[in-house]
Amino acid sequence: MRFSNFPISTTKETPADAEVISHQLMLRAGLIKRIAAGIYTWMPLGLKVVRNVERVVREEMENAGAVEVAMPVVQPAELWQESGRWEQYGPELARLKDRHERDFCLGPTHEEVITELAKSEIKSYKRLPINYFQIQTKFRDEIRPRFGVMRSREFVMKDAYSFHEDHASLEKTYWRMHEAYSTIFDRLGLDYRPVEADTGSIGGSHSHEFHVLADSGEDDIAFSTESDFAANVELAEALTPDAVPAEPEPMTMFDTPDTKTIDALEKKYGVAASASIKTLFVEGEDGELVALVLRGDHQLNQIKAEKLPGMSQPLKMAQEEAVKAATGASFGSLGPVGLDARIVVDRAASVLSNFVCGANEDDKHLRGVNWHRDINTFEVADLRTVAAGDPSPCGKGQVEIKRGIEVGHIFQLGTKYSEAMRAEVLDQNGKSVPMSMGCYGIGITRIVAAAIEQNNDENGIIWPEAMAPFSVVLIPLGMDKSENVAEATEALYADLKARGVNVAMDDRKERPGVKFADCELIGIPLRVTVGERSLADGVVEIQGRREAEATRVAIVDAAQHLAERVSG
RNA sequence: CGGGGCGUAGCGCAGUCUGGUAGCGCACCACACUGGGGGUGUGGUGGUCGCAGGUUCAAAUCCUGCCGUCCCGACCA
Repeated sequence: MRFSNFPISTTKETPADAEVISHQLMLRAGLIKRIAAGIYTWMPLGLKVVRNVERVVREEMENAGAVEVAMPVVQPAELWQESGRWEQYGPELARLKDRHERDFCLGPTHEEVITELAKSEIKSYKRLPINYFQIQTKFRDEIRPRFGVMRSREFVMKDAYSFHEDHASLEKTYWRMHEAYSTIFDRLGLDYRPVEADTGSIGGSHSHEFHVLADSGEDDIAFSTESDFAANVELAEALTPDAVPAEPEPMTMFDTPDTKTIDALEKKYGVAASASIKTLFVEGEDGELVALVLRGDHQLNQIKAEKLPGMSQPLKMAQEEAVKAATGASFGSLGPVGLDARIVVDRAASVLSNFVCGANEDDKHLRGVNWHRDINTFEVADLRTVAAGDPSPCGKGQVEIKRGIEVGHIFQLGTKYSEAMRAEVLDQNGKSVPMSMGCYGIGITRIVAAAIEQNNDENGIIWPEAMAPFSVVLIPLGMDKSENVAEATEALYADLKARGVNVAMDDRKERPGVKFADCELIGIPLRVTVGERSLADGVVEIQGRREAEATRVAIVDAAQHLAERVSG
């Protein structure tokens, strides 16, 4: 590719609304252009990167035995009504009507369509297992699109759906996908971790997320300091801490005017947050109040709470008026003592003795409170989000928390959709059984942003080789003036192309500084400078994007040298 | 959905308080110089000042409504 014939639309200035580095660099390098909130055009240079990611993903999916299909973006409401998600999904599902006033939606994912396909296509266990995948544009009307293509409304995703006659077969494909994903992210040159995850709104039993580690990530991942354990903090189990029960003190009430928070309690009365508890009220499935009790310094994990039997989904915090009517006290003075409601206590809170809590009387708290003696009926559950320094759920080491960008997610769906949509096959006994399903996603366009978050410096993007729009860029200096330079560059360009190297030549009539700056900003891994000065010695200068100094290589060896570096 | 900010040339911004000829930098075009790290000079192109209504002799500027966009919040008792 010649840059004289390829739009390099870089800018020096960063658009004001780009917050994270990848978004800034993608705009500055001219990879994407915003057309509306969360909706972008991929420019020629950016599209090359997207295609490279797609290529690696496609190859590894095929290696793992998946077959490619292309499903529609616009999907009929009937399918979504059948699965129950037309009502469940909420405003994130972009709905539209056709000219006949029939309901449709823009596919945010494709379980319904694929299940319908498998249902009509597969009648016998003999055709199982099968794993269909597609690489396709999705639309989710995100509440808050941000960070460019990291969380956009329209995005490209690879999604795959496998079908099985039983769970054992699903399990096998699931781990095959786990392996394929690892290969994909290895090939793409990303620093990533597979992480145990919540199954979320899609539902199902077992799940791993693949996260690219980066500070700008939107998820918190809990790691063990001593093992391979990694889990989304949404899911990571908080163990019961060891605690020696103290000699019970008498329970006494004390005045706490204008003390609405644990923080205030700590500052004004010297009560350690870890020696106090807080009581939160949520609505159960029948709308009745449920008290959730946590240690003052701990955080409620909504996902864990939601999974308790009898809870509303999604979890609904109770209104203050309702709480006041039930307890007689306002937020800030609530506690479990004398409460006539279901009480669920977090493990860590349940091993406290002589703790402080609200008295269910405004501006008053109790101290010296003890479980069993002062509160008789309660359940104990894992309710809180793990924090750094907690013992690791795996039993070894401590929890360490890092930020991650979710770029892949694999689920075992089981029979959730096949049952709802009656996607059944005849098994060996001639009996009709719902197929077991797995589902496996990779955010293609998000990977592009995630790769930049991980690979950049003050001069711009540094593409991993597999993603780079070009592997090598030739920079001729004074090409229009010097015939030597022009000839040498053209010859090298032709040689590299003949060797199958993805090479570009910056033959624009720009000053050298502009060319150097541009090729660094757009992140080309290898740069070859061809100028009169070095040509006089029969050499060209080759510099890796991460290298501080160029290497002089004889012009006759340059093509060979470059071809080896690209492939190796 | 709640709170806040912003909307003036492709991009980054000033001008708005205090109404009176729409500006600057980058980018773009032309020419000249320059020619191994975003170079210099001269001359140019480009704007219904987000939209609609109102006040006024006069509105980018004041008033009302709407739209777009960004940030924060929706997790605490």
